[in-house]
Amino acid sequence: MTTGPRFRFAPSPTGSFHVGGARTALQNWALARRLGGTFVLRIEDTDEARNRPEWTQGIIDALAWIGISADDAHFEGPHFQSEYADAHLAAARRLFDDGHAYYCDLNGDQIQARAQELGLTGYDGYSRDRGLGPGPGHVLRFRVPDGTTVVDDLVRGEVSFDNRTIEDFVLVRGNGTPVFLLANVVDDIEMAITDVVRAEEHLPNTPKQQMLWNALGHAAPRWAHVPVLVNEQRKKLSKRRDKVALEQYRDEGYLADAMVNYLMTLGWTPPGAEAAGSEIVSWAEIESAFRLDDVTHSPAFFDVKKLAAFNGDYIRQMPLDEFVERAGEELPAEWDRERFAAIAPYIQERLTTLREVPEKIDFLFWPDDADVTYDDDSWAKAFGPDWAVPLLGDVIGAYGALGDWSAEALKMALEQVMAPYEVKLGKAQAPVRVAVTGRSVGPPLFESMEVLGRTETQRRLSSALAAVTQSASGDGR
RNA sequence: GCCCCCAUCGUCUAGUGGCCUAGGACACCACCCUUUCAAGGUGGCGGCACGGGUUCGAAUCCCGUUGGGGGUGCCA
Repeated sequence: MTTGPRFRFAPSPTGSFHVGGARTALQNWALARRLGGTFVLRIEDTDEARNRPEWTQGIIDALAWIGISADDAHFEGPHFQSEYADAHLAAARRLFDDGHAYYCDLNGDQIQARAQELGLTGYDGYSRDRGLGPGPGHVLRFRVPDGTTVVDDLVRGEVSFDNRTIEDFVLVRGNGTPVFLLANVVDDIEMAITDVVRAEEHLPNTPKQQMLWNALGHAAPRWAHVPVLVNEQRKKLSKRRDKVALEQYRDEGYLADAMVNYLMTLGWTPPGAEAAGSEIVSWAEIESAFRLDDVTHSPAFFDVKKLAAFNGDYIRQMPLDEFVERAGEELPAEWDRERFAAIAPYIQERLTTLREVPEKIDFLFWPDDADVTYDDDSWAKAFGPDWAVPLLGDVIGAYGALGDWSAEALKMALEQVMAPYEVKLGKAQAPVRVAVTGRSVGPPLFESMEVLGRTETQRRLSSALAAVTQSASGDGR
């Protein structure tokens, strides 16, 4: 039995896990760990989700990916609401018995008509003293007390609400089922939650929840409302128009560590980051330093470019063998792993995501004797200069005479060959590169040729020479 | 409509009344390095929304304006 604070993270399953949710989960997780508390995962039990267990599993998997494991968490789902359904109704009954709630038989149209007549915007408390009991079509409403409700928020300070601006809200529907607000509060009470850290969008509903906690005889938990994540239009990130699924970033080759690090820098800066000149920090540092007091108050734009920069950084930091293993997962099954391992060190520092690996080195895995597909622009640029063709011929000759087929030897041979043409290595390697890889950019050339092997390299060099000679002789392209 | 929140470079932020000639990161630009592309190094561009106060002194405190966002349901 832990005595520390109990944080809860309560996502609703929707088929994908929102990056904003991931950030909130991480903040709760960091706090729970540092304070020796408990991280309670409570997945909402909606009808839709009940028919799609994979949605719930998706949340668990996504959390596991960013280092929050159900084993360490207090896991309460799925079908959570049904588990506590009796408690919801019992609480409603208690509220009614204690006079904190009353029944009302007005329907939506009637409420609207009254509001219009009285010049109000919502429900006017018509049934407060009519002494109605439960019955078909009767909703249970909370009797909002006079006065002011002050929400003491750990990131925003005291926020006060005039209770006159809060109408007597519904607790139980006309069909006898409790609404989410009530269920949520009762669940929190049942699970002895002490700290609620969630997105700012919930702040306006907090006074209602706080009044419910109090009416049910409990002190409200500590509240903390962290800023929302927004898109470039400064609107809350939405599943419909923005790329928000954590799983998608995972599938695109982003690393969990980079994602976690980046997410935590939204609304918060690790202490020491400025002095270090870097915002790249380990989870251990984050966990020991994260404070709600230090969280920003304004919304943050989720910038994929910065995420990508973090990701590239993390990829470069990886030990080589780990990189080979993880990048290897992105490769087609038939690609030779040993060959990949040989070239891996040269592409590790040229990536922003793991997903980009295959396209950078595909030329090493084309079947032998396959025609090379040349990129038109690269070809034109490489063979534009008049020295290009003769140089390529010389290279083929020199490489044919080469004893040691190593990157070092290949480089030296080219340097010798290019000397009479008075061009620099940067220029001279271009036609060779295009001939061998089909493109003008790629991993280091000589290392690539070493890995490719003598036979295939020479074959590509020769067929490129044949192609360029043919086109120069007037056959067109 | 009503209520609530927010406001520092393009973006994320540091800043809690003098240390600010406003610092860092990402992006961008230039140069260096260089085997293309990256990476790395150096430098540069660029910001306290506006108007009033308070104070010897304001990015920092107060008020207002403007702008943005969120909430407001017998949805969750």
